[in-house]
Amino acid sequence: MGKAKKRWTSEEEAALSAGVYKYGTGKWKDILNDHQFAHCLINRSNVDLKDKWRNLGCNASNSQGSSRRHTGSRYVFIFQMYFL
Amino acid sequence: MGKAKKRWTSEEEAALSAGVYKYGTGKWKDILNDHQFAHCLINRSNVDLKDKWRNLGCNASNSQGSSRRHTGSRYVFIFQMYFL
DNA sequence: CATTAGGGTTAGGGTTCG
DNA sequence: TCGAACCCTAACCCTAAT
Repeated sequence: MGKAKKRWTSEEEAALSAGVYKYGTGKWKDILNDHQFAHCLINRSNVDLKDKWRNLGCNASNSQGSSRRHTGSRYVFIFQMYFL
Repeated sequence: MGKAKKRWTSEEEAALSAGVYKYGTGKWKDILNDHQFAHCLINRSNVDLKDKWRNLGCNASNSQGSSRRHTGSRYVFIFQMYFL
């Protein structure tokens, strides 16, 4: 019995994306320690960030291989502005 | 980002064990410089040897945090596309 | 300057649960 | 049943002390 699963919100995902943009991938603790993102990710650990980034499929450069699948056809863009 | 993880092979572990048997623990550089083991451990550093020896035997526990800082003035828009 | 000891963090395979 | 969320821990990093 692990902890209860808590779905990621759009705000959390945006904070994670912004954090990766600022620090690069693999800097999960840095992102968490950044007061700019911390308040959004208060309930997430560095390992959670890593895991989420992985299953977001955001491998920055790797867009081929057809290993990515989306069953839906509609999409929406989320914007957020972050100071670096 | 750090180096890509490279799993230790049985041969590498054997070389490390033999090295410790010959020189004793804490003599990582000596082991690495020994031509008897060097060819097997060509991709490993003295620190790698120390870390591997640690989790091969004596198990310890850990978990703490650290901190870092950053201040800037630039900003960026983060875009995220969500499939529905 | 080079090396080690030990705590901290990440990467990736494995597991769980809605 | 499937996959997002979570777990396990070997492998790797940081750095004070020598």
